[in-house]
Amino acid sequence: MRRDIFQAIADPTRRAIIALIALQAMTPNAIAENFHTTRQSVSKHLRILSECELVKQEQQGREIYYSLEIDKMKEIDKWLNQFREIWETRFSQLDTLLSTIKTPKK
Amino acid sequence: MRRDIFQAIADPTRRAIIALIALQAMTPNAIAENFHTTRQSVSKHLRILSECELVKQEQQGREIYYSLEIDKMKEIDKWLNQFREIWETRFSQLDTLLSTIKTPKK
DNA sequence: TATATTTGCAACCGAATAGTTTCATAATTA
DNA sequence: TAATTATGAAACTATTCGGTTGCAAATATA
Repeated sequence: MRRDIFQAIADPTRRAIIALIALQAMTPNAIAENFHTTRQSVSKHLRILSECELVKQEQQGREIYYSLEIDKMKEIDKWLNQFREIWETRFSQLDTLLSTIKTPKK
Repeated sequence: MRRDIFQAIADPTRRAIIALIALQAMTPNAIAENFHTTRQSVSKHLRILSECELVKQEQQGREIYYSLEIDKMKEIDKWLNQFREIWETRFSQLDTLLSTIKTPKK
């Protein structure tokens, strides 16, 4: 059973859940109200998100509030870094090219 | 058939392929040599990556060179932006807290 | 032209995935 | 205490996924 952050964000419902609880902690019931799916299905998504430590939970009476472990999201950013270097280089090359073109011939 | 960039990068082999061809265009055969899998399996991965426009191909005789569409990678970065705002806020809050602690009491 | 090389695609298989239904547990409320 | 509410987990299903094997097409080479 593969369980990493990239597999976790592959599902569109999970991405929506992540975006939702990024702003404020929510209970599974409250989260489910935002989607066309059952509470149980949301519960399963939350379990997957918990397993890769993307969310944390806080029990309050019989309710459980789920919120995003924002630090974990940085791992995606970190993976992107290797490509960021490339696209910034390409951009600056394009930039150089454009400014060369714009330079009026004397 | 779901086919978006997030589903594309969910697979570790595909992430490795992406990293590989980010540096230089490569043929399917050459790519496959880097993994413990068959050429056909790599071919399937390349098809998935092509379908969501993450790679482009250039035919050269009977060989096909695959390379990364680096711009497409920015979509992940764009999705991360909504969270970046949050984690930067948290960081600056922590920063403020730390500097408050460090401030010598008069 | 005959052979070898590079490649994509279809068929198949076992495992994983997302979702539903049902049930058990724990906390709250009447 | 009895009923209600909030939740997780188990069992089941249809679909998708990643991989392999086998084959066909196109290009290059002998």
